[in-house]
Amino acid sequence: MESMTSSGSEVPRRTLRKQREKERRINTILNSAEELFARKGYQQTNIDEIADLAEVSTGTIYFYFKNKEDLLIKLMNAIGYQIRRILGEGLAGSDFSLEDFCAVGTGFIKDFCLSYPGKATIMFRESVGQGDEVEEQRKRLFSVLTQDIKVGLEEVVQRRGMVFKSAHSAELIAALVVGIYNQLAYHYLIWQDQTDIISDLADETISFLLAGTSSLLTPCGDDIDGKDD
Amino acid sequence: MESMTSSGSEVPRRTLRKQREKERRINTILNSAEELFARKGYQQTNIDEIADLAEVSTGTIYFYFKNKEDLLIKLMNAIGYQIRRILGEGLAGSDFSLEDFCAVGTGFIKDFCLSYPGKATIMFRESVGQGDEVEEQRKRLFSVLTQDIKVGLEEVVQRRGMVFKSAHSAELIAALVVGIYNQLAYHYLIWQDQTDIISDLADETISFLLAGTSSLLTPCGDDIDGKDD
Amino acid sequence: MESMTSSGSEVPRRTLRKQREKERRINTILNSAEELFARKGYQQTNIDEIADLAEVSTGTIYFYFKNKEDLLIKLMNAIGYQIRRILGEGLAGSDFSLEDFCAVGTGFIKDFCLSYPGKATIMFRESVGQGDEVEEQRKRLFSVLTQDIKVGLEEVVQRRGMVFKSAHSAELIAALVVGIYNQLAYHYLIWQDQTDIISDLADETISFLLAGTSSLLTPCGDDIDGKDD
Amino acid sequence: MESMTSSGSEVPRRTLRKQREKERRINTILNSAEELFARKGYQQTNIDEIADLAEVSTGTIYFYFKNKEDLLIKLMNAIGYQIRRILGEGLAGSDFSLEDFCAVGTGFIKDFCLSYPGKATIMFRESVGQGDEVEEQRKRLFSVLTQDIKVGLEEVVQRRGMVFKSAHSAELIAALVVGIYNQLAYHYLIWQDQTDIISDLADETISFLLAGTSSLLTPCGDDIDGKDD
DNA sequence: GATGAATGAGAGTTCATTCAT
DNA sequence: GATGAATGAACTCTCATTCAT
Repeated sequence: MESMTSSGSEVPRRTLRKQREKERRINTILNSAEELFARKGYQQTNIDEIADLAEVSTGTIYFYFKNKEDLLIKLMNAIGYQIRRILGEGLAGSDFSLEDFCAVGTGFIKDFCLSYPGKATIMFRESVGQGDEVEEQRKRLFSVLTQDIKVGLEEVVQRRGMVFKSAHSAELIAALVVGIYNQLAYHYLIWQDQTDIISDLADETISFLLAGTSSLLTPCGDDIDGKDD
Repeated sequence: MESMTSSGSEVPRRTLRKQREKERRINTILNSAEELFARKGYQQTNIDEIADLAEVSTGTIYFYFKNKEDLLIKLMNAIGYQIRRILGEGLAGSDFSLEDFCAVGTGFIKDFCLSYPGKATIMFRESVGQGDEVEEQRKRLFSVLTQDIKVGLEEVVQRRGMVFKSAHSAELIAALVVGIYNQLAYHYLIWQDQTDIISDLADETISFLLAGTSSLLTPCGDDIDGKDD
Repeated sequence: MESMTSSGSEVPRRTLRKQREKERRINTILNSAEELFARKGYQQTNIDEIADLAEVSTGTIYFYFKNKEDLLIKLMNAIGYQIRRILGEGLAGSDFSLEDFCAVGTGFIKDFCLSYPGKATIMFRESVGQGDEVEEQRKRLFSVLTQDIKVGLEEVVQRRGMVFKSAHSAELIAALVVGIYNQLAYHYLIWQDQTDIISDLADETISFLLAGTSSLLTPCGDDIDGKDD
Repeated sequence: MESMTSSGSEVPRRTLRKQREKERRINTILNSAEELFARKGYQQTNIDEIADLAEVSTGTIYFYFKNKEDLLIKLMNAIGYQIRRILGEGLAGSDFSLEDFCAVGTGFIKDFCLSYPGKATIMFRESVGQGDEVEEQRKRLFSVLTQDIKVGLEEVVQRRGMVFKSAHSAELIAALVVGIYNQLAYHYLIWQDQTDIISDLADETISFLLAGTSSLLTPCGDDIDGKDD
């Protein structure tokens, strides 16, 4: 029933195919960079190696990316976006309980760290200590993640008729959550390759998180009429 | 008969002075490196700049240190040692309660992060992503810290007649503690310069930690009279 | 029988239009190159920029021009031709007096340098020091100009019944004239933008030239039986 | 009788020798650059070639010179200085007559162009069209030369009790003189290798110059006894 | 022990040119 | 004819490291 074949359409099929080819190429390059950055480190990887692996010339890389740093930043952005999506999906089916909220971390471990260890390595190791612009972007991405968590947490807390211990608590918890999962990935995946026990650890981590978070909440401020939810 | 001999002592005064001079020089170099690594980043700092700041020649740096990486590693070692000392001192006056144990983190924030922000920057940012040997050393240092915490925690838990939820719990908690303080330093000191609210955050963090840790403990299986706490 | 044939004429209208289109395109490209070469310098201008300004693709440039150097050379040729034309026109109304001959320089200043400062910049600055082929062409163009002047001068001298001091005088004067106007353009237009006083300078320059040239002439060749030399 | 051997002198002999070695090395590099720039052109010469010819490493060149441009600029400065010195010496023995003044150009031809054709090539060809900073320096050097000539000319004119036709005349003449000798070098040495006839040409050029300059002077208003010339 | 000039391999980046579409 | 993505050789410059003095 769709009449979107071609006749009169502004974008002819050929242009579309070119567009797709272009994106495929960009992805090939990004994938090659990702693999090498994760395996050898950002500094130790040079442009020629990326080009070789992607089976393009160095010039082509510079046609699509401003410079080596840009390659890392684009990679970080894509990874940051992916993490947010995973967290969002995890939160989608939640019932806004604190338990469900904390359980979202499992998705991060399973659907991100274990599924894409290279991306985790880039996000948590290779993008650290690489100069101002990269650090700036890292800060931005982590701020967004922290903010996401903070906002989600605030919604849960509000719905459940609870209140934070102090004005900073929500952000602090969000930051700590980020730190906890960062460390989990770094310690158990990047440093030690203990993928087997990660699932158990994830469960205990959730328990830890839940209790820790609860300790910074009080049942309610003026809770008598706070019977919302 | 020589006037300048040092009366039978094995180490003559002259040698001692030389020894002191040597250490002073090494420290000057390390301090210069620390300042520049923290301010400009490890990669962005070159040996000549360190030599200039330390008022020595490049050759002198290579007389005392194997290479640039060695400079960073020595710095990391000193910092790691200092952190361990601070934690040890914090634990020294403790009564082996979980509260006191968790409270040790305050010392880390006040006596380390706030007192030596440059060292914190090197430990938590500049030593990340700098190649295999540095990473290896970083892993070793963090493992030691994690182990310290784990051992301390196990002692507290045992003394208090409690038991961990699983075989991995102690290490997991230790790792999370490291992640939590790492993040606290990174988020609130390196990224944002919120030194003013850090103390409040430290208190809430302890509360978070305490609750989180407790959640992975059970009062003990056979310990009937372990009714403390 | 074909409807679109063009009544016996060898060149059909369609071909003519195509021809015109082609020339228009070539001119657009040359104009863009001229502007950028004059503004940013030959080396600092790259093909993509020229293509952008001309609103064509890089490929199109290479369809019409052999390479970047060819672009500069074609530009130089056009400019050289234009200068010759201006000088020729200036000489056309002359009465073959030395005064009139020297006055031709005014046209060069007004109708060339002031009217097309970009072209002057390319001829006197951007085409210098750009490699063998360009230099070769520059030499050829300047030789032609010098020759033009020499020939013109010889005609004037002969008609007026004078004779040059030496066999090299004519060429020397021609070369100096070229150098003088080159410098006038460089000093007063390219380096300093003193377009306002140029006209006064042009007059004085003519006076200078006239006297200088005269000093290398003797009143007559065959007069006393030519015992000069 | 000089007691400047060493005792107590702040600069020991060793430092002095090092200083000399350093300057020798700088000169070796500059000479190599000069030769290659003149022979192959500035753009066509790469740093490695200069290093090879100077028998040093590329790094050494960058130890003494900021970059390739700096090499050219330092060369231009040295050449500019040399030209000024030659002109100054030529003027030293002059009796402030216009004839003597114009005759100074002979020194430029013989003691500079013919003695150092490579330097002439750099000054008059290779330093043209090489980007903003080089052009800026070129302008500065030529301005100084022009100014020198202008000042000298003004002194001669004043002493001889003459006056310029207009306010711009002195500068104009100076500029034209520069243009004339520039062209002489370019036309007869760089383009054609007519070193044999240069001397004759130099004489005629002086005659040309003298007449041209005189044409822009008037015997002076109030100068009644200024009956010279 | 200290110096700092010299090294040179190596890296990122540019850009004129080509050619399949 | 026109396009513009792809090429890859070539270049400048950096900087950790060495070593003769």
